[in-house]
Amino acid sequence: MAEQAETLRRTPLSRDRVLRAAVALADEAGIESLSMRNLAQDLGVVPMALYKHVANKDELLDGMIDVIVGQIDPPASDIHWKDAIRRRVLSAREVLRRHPWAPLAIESRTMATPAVLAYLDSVVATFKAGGFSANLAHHVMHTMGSRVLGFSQELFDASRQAGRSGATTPEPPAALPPEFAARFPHLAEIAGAASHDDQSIVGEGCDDQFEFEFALDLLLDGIERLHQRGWTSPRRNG
Amino acid sequence: MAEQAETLRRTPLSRDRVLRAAVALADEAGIESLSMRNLAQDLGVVPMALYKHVANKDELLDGMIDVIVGQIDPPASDIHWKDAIRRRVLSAREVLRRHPWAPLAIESRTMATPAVLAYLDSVVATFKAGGFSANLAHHVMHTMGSRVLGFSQELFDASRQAGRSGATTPEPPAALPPEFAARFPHLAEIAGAASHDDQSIVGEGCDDQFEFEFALDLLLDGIERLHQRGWTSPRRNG
DNA sequence: ACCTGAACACCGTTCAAGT
DNA sequence: ACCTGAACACCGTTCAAGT
Repeated sequence: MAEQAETLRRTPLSRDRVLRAAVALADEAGIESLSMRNLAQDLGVVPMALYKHVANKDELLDGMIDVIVGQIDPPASDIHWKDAIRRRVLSAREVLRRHPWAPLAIESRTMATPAVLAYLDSVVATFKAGGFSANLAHHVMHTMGSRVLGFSQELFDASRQAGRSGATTPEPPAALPPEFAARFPHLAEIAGAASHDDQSIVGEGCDDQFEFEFALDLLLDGIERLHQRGWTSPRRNG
Repeated sequence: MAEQAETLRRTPLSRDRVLRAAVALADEAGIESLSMRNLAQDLGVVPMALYKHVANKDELLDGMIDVIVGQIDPPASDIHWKDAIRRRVLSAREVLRRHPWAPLAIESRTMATPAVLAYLDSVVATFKAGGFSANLAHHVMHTMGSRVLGFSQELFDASRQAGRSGATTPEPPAALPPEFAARFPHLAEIAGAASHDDQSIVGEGCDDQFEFEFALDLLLDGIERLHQRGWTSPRRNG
């Protein structure tokens, strides 16, 4: 560990090394631990040295996102658009699962990094190759939203808290306290009424992957129906 | 203005005044300007005085979210579940539109504030009243995700940038630079191919409201179809 | 010309001293 | 007992002094 750090210290700094070290730091210690100062220390370098490879912290975050989005599988060709999109999105999801801080980082950026644009462009290309009009493809991209990048913001997300700190054992959420059931009876009722691993008996967590695919397929089915119907949005004001 | 500040200074501090002042500060100056120190100054109070009404900044943010979610219309009764959900979500969207910082704040919290839970509980109640099984209601709530609160993370969101700073004129995004069209031809193609206000001739923005309702209706239609079909998720391991 | 220590202008929060 | 100024441990980034 210290030896590795020593080796790294001798390697000359580069934008790529800075970005990869930043991703590693965020993965291991959580995004809230990613400061220019901490990152510099990890690299065995004085904080100001980073500013030669990265204009400021915002650009650092953009670069980190590009590193991650670049890991998503390239599009499969010669298969039906629906399956191609599905695989691509699930590949993106796998990548993002290794970087739990990424969704929030992506959402907080104003979005324009080249790697993200290239990815989105290729997704649009898949729709177009499947015979979609530009108009429908436009609305469909909006509809997919962040789901096209393999994540969606869950409202009751226990995993995010785990992903923040070291994230050793993804311990199942504690059983619902009785006061919860009293105040929010409908939430309590549906809490356990789902497909899930039944390893834990009482406070079972949700199967995130199942929920994601459920929603993804619901969207893709709806999109397919509109496509077959030749749907087009009304043009406003001519 | 200074007079109003003077009046406020005499009013004794309360948790409610702190929260409302925080929301106002975030609305006017952007969430990045919301610091305990700035908030205290707005209230004509020493920073440490806030800590009697709010344990720390995280609790302040939770409280701000509760203030906002509390403004969403109560559920309509005696109408079809689909219309009831639709109206509720669009009401939430209207509320959030007045507080552009809220979506990101909501997503960054670990989520458990009472007002949000109460809202979600009442949404579930609407589904149940419409005849949904607990199982389907569970998956449907996951599928709606943050959209149930009236927002969804757009990947190419020009409005967020405007909402950050003072947000005077929501100026339309600049026309696509020619290099953009060359590098991302498919994105360029769909950029203008949508329903939108055609006030601007070249760089037209998207109609956020249309895109939101498009996606919402796509989801609700899919959900209705599953409901009518009596769909239930397979139970794993019995 | 390059590198970097010190400094600046901020944070959230603790703590002890003042009333 | 309450209130609050000063202080602590951080930030990102500027800038000027050192090589």
